[in-house]
Amino acid sequence: MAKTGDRSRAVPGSALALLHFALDRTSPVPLYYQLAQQLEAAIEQGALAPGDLLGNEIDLSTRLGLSRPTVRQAIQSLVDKGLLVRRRGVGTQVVHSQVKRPLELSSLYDDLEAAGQGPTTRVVRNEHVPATADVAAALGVPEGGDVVRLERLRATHGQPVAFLCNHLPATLLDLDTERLESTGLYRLLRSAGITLHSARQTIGARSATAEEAGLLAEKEGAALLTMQRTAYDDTGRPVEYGTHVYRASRYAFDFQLLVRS
Amino acid sequence: MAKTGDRSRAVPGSALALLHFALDRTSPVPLYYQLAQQLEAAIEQGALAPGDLLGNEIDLSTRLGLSRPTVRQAIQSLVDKGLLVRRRGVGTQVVHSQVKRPLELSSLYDDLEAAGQGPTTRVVRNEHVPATADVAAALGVPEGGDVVRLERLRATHGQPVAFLCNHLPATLLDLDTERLESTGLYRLLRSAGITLHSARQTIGARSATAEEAGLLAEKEGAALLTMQRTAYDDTGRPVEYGTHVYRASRYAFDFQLLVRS
DNA sequence: TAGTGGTCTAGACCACATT
DNA sequence: ATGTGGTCTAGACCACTAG
Repeated sequence: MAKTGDRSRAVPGSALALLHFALDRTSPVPLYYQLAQQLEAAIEQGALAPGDLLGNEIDLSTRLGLSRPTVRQAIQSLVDKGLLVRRRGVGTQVVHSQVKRPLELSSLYDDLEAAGQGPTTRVVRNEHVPATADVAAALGVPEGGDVVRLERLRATHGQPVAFLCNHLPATLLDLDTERLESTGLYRLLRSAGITLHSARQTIGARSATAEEAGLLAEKEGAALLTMQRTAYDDTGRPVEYGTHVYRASRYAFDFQLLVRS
Repeated sequence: MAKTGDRSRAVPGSALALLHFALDRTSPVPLYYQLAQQLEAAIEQGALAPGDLLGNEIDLSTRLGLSRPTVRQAIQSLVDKGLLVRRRGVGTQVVHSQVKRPLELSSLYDDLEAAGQGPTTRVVRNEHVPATADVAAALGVPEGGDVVRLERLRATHGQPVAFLCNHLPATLLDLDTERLESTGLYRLLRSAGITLHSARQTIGARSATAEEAGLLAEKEGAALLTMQRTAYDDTGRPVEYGTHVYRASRYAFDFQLLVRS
């Protein structure tokens, strides 16, 4: 209503008015991306509070010297991330939440890497083997074809956490055992120019066999978390098939889901 | 090279040329969405095979009588779904994969609903209780505040599968026990106008207690899958906090991840 | 009735990959 | 050198929400 109103309630559209955005047209970074990053920073730092309205897109674009589609692209990318909400006839506002960014969708990267101090990895096996039926099906290679079999034991704080068994197409890359012990498999793939794009996962549980119990310092019959994963690169080709076993007493999967309408 | 070349290899850009797309400008359905749906159908039905090129966006737009941004919007939505891949200087092609659409990102909807025949649900408890500390923290209500506590036992084929304990803000909606037994909680929320938007999940495992074993027809100490979830609506407000226990012998989580660059 | 986001157009120039 | 997608502009009209 009144332009100079009660300050105890935010004046709609004013939250952004005070902020300054620095756009560099000479930068190779796209303008919409620069704007999106600065908006995201403003939200994370609290300059834009949950529920704040952004003000309409037309004003915003003229104020920033951008076209409306460019501003929309920036806003849309944050909507996709779950940081903003658009409502027709109402406006765009900062999402009303505690969980700003609890966890990336990750879980494709070795989750242990982020969970506390540096994990250690011991490579138990790293050799070429003929593909068994399940491996062949997952990797899309003929049964009996040449694949790399990798077995690793991962630990943090001197305690074993997981036993990881992975299979990869033999032609994909050379897996150096030494580097595998100092970094994650996915980091290695990435540095070899392989960009992961999607993965199909199955998470379950079962009781530890005697052998697993020995490897993981658990008692036989203890509850274990299991995960099977097939990962694909950006062309949709399978690049990795993993069968992992985690100590349930020391590990859990933790992630955020976004519903796509 | 030659325009009329070897037919054993697909002529780039020709895959789409033979397809017909029916766009209805009088429909309230957006044009980019109509196009996206028909492209997706063509991919799923195999009219567009993995690796096929779509042909450049300019030609496509003129052929369809659409502007390039509109065509791009359609293509982009399929890229986001993981069905198409764009490569600058190369073109857009159908993703090279077996996994067309193995599973939705779902898992927000009651997963059991899709897994085989109709599951049955028995509501064990459905009452208002004061919020405990963990519930209060998850739902963003004061400790001791009024919340609804829901306990359900779910079964398929006459066998128990999971014990579900959920907490919801008391003011959110009325939970009719009868309807809860005939449908899922999330369907109920949706029909009450609450649109879920995101969720934070933790999946782990542990051994069954005596009580859990009794409920789920397992032996004490059997491996169980556990899941904790806080779900948020499209404004970011928490609407549900669940603590679920699944029989590992009869259930596993199965989903697909998309890496967002 | 006014204001918002949702959709759409018809151009333009650039960066990159292939030939 | 050519062709591709990536980005950007400056408008337009529509559908929905609010007061």
